[in-house]
Amino acid sequence: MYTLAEENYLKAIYKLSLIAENVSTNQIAAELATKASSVTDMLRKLAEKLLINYTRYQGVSLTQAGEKVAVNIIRRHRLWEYFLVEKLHFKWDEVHEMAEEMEHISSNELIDRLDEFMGFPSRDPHGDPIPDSKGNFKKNDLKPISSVDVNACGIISGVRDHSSAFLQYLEKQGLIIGKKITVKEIITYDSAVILQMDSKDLQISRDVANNLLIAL
Amino acid sequence: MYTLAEENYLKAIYKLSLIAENVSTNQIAAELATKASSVTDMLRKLAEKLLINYTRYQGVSLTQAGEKVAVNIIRRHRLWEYFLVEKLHFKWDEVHEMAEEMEHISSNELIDRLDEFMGFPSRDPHGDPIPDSKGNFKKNDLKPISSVDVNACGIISGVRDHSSAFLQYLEKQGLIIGKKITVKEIITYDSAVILQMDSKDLQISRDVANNLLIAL
DNA sequence: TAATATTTTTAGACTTGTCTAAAAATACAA
DNA sequence: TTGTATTTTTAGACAAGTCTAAAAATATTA
Ligand SMILES: [Mn+2]
Ligand SMILES: [Mn+2]
Ligand SMILES: [Mn+2]
Ligand SMILES: [Mn+2]
Repeated sequence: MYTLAEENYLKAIYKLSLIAENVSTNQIAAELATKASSVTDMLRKLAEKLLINYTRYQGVSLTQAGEKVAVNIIRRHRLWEYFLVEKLHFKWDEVHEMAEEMEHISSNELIDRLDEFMGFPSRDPHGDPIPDSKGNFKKNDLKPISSVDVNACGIISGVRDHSSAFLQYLEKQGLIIGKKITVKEIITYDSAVILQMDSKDLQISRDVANNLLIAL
Repeated sequence: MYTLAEENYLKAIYKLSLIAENVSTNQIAAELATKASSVTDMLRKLAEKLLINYTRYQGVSLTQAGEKVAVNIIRRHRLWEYFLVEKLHFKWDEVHEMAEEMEHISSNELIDRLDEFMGFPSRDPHGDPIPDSKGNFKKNDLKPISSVDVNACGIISGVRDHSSAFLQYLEKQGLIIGKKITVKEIITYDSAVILQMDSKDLQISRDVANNLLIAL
């Protein structure tokens, strides 16, 4: 239906739209590690196909049709990640690149059967919600640890940084999804956070606190 | 590692090599539903990369390197087909097109884990042997029904035509893999074959007998 | 063996998606 | 508000893969 490049652009625009309403050419170029001029070319094509709203120099947003395509790609990505972790026993830091390829397998019947095979999981291995076959899913209501108050208590439920380096660090510290933690102290000097977990104390940096999400 | 187009050409050349040692430009063009001139262009690239032996006007054969790539693609194709039928409960006539896309997912670690997950199956849903992770597999020793003698008895074990139409016809007649049949009579006039199966008689045309394989 | 038919290759063009360099538009700041 | 910095678009080129039309090589047949 859509080319690999088109799908990747739509996904990138969708992701950037979660932060700011309107997405700029340079933001898309950075997200896809390409050049602004290439982005402009593709934006004209996507606008032509009514997948984005685009006026020169004004940035873009997805149309309803474009958003539907993007959400479907995200559904595929997250279901394949779930499959790789739950069925093939890959670690959560190993699956993203494979899913980047698998998300472009076009059959929706396949993805719906995969969903059923796995029991309709609601979140992927990184805590991100998986859209259902109609594209419905709850927006993430998780909060970065850096944004909660001292004495707050919650369950580790997601990450904002999906890099291997970060995920491996978390695993090593035992900071995995499902763990209950309490924020004991926030150091004013460098915004480091001291957590209590399994009745032990653990200090994490501001960067880590920013990228680790909890459900209160 | 290799582009989608390169992989598809190598697979096509491999398939045609099973029939005749040397493969012609026109044969490849027919197999891939493309034009001879396009094939020539690609043959130069593949020869450049040492994946095929090619001299102008003389046809091509795979090098060892090329054969290794081709067998690996076939391994992926057949394992995904097995997955789709055994785990996602697709019918054997529904899986080929999906597998055509999935065979290009590049991770070998993924395919090895998929293989393990399914218990290292030896044949795909159409009876074709699945190469192991080193590329070893038994060449098909199956015979078309049209080539065996009257009173021969065997197990339906594979097909030569993988089209939906043929597979659906077989299913409807109950001619599925694993069934035991006996060749009762071969009609001299049109080479139709009368089979005995489940102690009932069943007539199939020469075309069907040509494309249905049994293990004696 | 010479003429003809078929196959294969070359030449040149097109599409998709990318790039660099330069021009145009917009944003920011004195 | 005018000049400068930044962002975005345009212009032109390139690589991969495909096509049509024509030329070259090979095969067939009289
Ligand atoms: Mn991912
Ligand atoms: Mn994920
Ligand atoms: Mn197949
Ligand atoms: Mn098959």
